[in-house]
Amino acid sequence: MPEGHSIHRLARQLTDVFGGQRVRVSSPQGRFAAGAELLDGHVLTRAEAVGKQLLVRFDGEGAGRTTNSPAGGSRADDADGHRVLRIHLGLYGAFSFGGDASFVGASSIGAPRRMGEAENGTEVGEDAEYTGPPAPVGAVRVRLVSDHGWADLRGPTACEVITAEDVQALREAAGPDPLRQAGDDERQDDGASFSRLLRRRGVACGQLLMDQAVVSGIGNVYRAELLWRAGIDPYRLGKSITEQEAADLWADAVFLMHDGVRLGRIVTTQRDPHHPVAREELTLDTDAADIPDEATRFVYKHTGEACPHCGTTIATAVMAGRNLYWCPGCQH
DNA sequence: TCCGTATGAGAAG
DNA sequence: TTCTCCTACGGAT
Repeated sequence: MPEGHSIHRLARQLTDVFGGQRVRVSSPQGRFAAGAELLDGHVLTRAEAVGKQLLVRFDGEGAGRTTNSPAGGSRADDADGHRVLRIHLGLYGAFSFGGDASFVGASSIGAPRRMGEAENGTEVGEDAEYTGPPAPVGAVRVRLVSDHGWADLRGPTACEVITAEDVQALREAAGPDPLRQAGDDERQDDGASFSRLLRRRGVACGQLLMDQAVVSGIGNVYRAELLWRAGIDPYRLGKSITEQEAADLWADAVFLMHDGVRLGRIVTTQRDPHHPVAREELTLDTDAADIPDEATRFVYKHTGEACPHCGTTIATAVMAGRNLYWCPGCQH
């Protein structure tokens, strides 16, 4: 159940373990059978996150397969003959991985996590004597298999082979992504465009932070925690947010989400030495690797508890169909 | 066995 | 705003 940090991790992991390799693609469940056939036997070149969307790129040189797929009318490969698998995990889509030691060793995510500690979609299991993928369990939409390991995808909201035009449209529709900064090969996102998109609308800022056209990758947890850390009432309209507040929100999102990528889970109680937040005295300086789950956030799912900042009872309400958590006492 | 829940998003009304 | 889809899991029945 991912916010943007999970998708960036997954993209990195898929590239690490499958990049440059010819991959068998199948759909044990059957619902992606046609798409799997388009990709099967191609080389997986790299995976990339665009906000919460995962784009997995395959080259056009198949294992003797037809490159023209009349089914559906439109060609699925772009001008270079590349094909792109678009995955959106939705609320409960998840990947699981397994393979031999070299497969696990290639993973930037590393060894399997303890049960209960794993964030969906990022665990890697090392099979003692890898002889191929296990029999599929449950509804496996897509299975990727290389010589050294496998990946299963279950429950995605979206899973389809798309065109180069589709990819372009996706990029243009996506709001600035706090996880895409200078040094990435794509465009550099910054706080200025976020500020402009946030501050021009008369819509609750708590709703705008979840709007992927305003900012990419933020979900329900980061939404609640960012606003608490900033001391901003989620019901305040976007146009009432000051430039400074928008800049601070962006800086904090950059920090927290990068930390989410590093840790493999959302931890919002960390201190950013470069951009202190309003509740600086309450943030922690620890490494955060072993913090129990309930201590990794200030307000998300802390309904009824005392606000760590002012002692007011943490409230919950439904905003745009999602549970919102905030402190009515100190978020203004 | 059923029910509720979940870090999402698009369509319908 | 409400509904719908995608799936797994834990707890109640």
